[in-house]
Amino acid sequence: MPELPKAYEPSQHEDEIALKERESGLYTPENLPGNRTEVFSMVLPPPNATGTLHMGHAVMLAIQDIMVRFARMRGKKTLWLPGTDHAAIATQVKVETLLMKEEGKTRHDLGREAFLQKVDAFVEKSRATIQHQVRSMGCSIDWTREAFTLDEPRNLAVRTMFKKMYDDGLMYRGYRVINWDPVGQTVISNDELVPKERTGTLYTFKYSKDFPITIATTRPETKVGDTAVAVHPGDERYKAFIGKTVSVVFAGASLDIQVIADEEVDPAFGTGALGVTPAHSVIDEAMAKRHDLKMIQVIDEKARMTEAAGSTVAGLPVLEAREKIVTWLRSEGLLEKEEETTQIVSTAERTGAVIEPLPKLQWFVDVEKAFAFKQSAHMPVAGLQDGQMVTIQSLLQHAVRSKAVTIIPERFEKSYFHWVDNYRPWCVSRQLWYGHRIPAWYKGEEVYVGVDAPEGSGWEQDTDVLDTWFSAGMWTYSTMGWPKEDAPDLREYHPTTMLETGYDILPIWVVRMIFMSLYTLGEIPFSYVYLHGLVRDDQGRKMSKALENIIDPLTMKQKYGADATRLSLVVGSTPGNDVKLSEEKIAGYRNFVNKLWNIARFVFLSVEEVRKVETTPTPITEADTWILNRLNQTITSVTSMIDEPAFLFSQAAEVLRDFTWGDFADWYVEVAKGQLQDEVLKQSTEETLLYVLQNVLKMWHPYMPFVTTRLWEEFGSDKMLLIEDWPEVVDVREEGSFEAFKEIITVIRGTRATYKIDPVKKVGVMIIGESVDVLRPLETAIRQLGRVESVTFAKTMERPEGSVFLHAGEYAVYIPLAGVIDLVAERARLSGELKNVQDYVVVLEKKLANTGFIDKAPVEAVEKERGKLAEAAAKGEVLTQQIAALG
RNA sequence: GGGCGUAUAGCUCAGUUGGUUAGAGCGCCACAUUGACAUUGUGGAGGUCUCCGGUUCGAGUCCGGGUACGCCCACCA
Repeated sequence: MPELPKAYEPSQHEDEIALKERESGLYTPENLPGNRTEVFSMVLPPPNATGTLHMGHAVMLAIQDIMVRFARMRGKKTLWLPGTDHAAIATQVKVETLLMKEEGKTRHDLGREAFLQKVDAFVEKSRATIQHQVRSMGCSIDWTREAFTLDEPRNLAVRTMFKKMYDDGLMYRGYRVINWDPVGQTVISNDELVPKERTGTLYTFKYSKDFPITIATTRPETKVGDTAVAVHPGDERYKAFIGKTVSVVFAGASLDIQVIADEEVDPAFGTGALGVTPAHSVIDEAMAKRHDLKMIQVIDEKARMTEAAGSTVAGLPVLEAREKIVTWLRSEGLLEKEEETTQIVSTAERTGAVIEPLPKLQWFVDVEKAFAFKQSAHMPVAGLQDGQMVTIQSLLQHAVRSKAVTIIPERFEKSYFHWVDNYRPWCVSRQLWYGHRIPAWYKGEEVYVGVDAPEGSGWEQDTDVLDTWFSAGMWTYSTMGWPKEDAPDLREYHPTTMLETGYDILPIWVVRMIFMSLYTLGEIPFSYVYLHGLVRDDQGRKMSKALENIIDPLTMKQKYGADATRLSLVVGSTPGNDVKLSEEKIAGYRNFVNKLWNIARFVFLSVEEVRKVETTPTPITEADTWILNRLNQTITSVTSMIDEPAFLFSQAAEVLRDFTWGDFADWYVEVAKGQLQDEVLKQSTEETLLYVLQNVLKMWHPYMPFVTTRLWEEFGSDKMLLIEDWPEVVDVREEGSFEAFKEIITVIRGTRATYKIDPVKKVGVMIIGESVDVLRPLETAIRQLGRVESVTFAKTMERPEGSVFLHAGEYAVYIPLAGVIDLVAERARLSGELKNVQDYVVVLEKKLANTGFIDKAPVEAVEKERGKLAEAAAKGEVLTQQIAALG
């Protein structure tokens, strides 16, 4: 076997390891060895099929791969299912931009079919890129199940779903005010809006001279569509007019203005009266609905005034119409006031156009319509009865309130409820070409909704497509064979265990997945939602091309390795909080990867034969016992931290790093160098080194699959590390006293004498120095550590039983360690026992009674503790005799 | 305007249900280093835990309020 080089070079191993793992077929759960009954399943939030992977994806992939590899090693039937999202609007806009740049054409020049072919070609290329990138990060994901939100099986699922919702009355076609993008010529969902602040003018005026109420608006041009004036029911100023209808001619439009009373009106704002424009304001529309008002559309899809707007402004763009109306108001003497205000206008995320609220015939999902809940036979939801009347909204509330779905971190439950409690109808139709075409056909006034086109001629399919989140919302089960109710994957892997995603899409995506699964299958889509944060630069700014602060995961992988890149994204970050990333941070983890490499290298070079050690070695020395105990402690805490319901990936890695670097490398390996020289200790030391290393590699594997797998190869095992069993705590031994050795050695190091440890005899430590002058200060230092009974010097010592480190001609010191050992053990034991006042007093008492400890602690600290006790005693909270015992 | 979050060492952040003298990594300083690892080791300096009040024997942790910053939602017309 060729010797390992001094430094780990990721690029020389990563591709090969990734390939080997993938070709092993073990990413597919059915191929995993053993009889696995417990299932862990998770779908990959599908990246948009438009571009390349960024650090945000890398975080997601790293965390998810940790979960998956851990579950697999823990013996679970583990599925991680990949795919990509067609991202309807994002993709279409991107291809349109390219088309314009490269060929100078619009999509209309090509026509629907030809354009869609172009999009497909683009998406195909993009998907291949993403696939390659996901692989290169070391993701152990089941490619045999790869899905795409717009492929044939998903399209069937979408059509089926749409029809089901239509049949249940949850999907309806309605004439409602929506956000219209006059540039993109499409409806925009709330999620695609970008609010922008700008200054506008608030005009205060009357519709006509004899109209009794003055109103205010920033959009006078919409006032030609008004059908009412709303006032607060308690507003004394207007009480007399409520219920009256006044006919006016306003800028050439004949209006019948009804005065209505509505709680929503703020009497303190403006004039306390609101002109109601039902067709061009979502709020006014709701008000109009409550009061059964007429809706007059005065603005069209091109943001021009319609015929209904009256002769003065018909046909004008809205801004020109506004000026014209203001001029008219002035000339008529109706304008009372003009004031500058800052207002928030919604703009379209993709096109930047100012959104025009318009009434349009659209498809909506009704979130408040009651329907009979159909409970899953396979995985029923606790707290719900089969046939119980529910709404989408009530299901969403139930899922999280009942803890059927747990959101991590918990605080995001607040934003979840904030969202679902105010859930509004979801407009799902989009005037795009790219996406799932709405499975509705029209013939005159007739509407047909079905999975397939209706029989007969004359039917025309709806030209719109569905919001991309509609198909994304079905992702957990559309990928598992639904609508086939008995599809094997659906039965085996749904509900999934976990959904891991960014907190920014909790409302857009997670909420929809939850209700769609509950509605369709009668089961939750996942038990846990783990939300990671956004990746920002080292100054906390979003990464963007403009700022030139993008850190590309693939460049980092090439430079520092995939393992270091993964660690840098996981360690030091907590769920729901943003991650600040810098190249130095990644370089730091590269150092750690290399440290692990060298620890292994040392072990492999030191032992006679590199072999797997299956059973826990029998410890001989204090150091052996200590490191095995520390290993057991580490296994226990790392396991419980990674496992549900904790999911503390960062903390687990820190515990593991401290053990690997601080305990194993810095202490045990150092001691082992001595032990390996001793014939009696050689074998057990080798076994311990190998055993600890093996377990360390296993525990690091979910975090750093590449370097651990490469090192594991040195053991010559047929079994890949990927499917090795996760370490288990075998037995917990008697506490060792190695901590005491460490304390002493630390003091000795401070004096710059050379030292060696007697690893066998518990009686002491030998200090070997060149002269007694060097050793004298040591004696003092060591005595301060505890109740040291005696310190002995000798120029030449007779070799103590079991000792190996005496050198003739040198001086040595022996120190009985009993006192120090007791002290350390006591301190460790006590630290976890503080529960109430009494315990505290008992601890204090022991602490104070322990002279060694008192010697160590500063006088003030001891006095402080005594003071606290006295104070407590004064309040009668503690036993006076305990105080007395302290003197 | 409503909601949520964050504030701990020079920097990036941990700190589970309140509990011994508040931690880590990086950076800095000193020393060591032909040694598995100059991608190393040891030690050190550095914190009124944002501020004010409260509960408690005890608060970084719980409660109330203030300040600063960030995010989400919202067409006060």
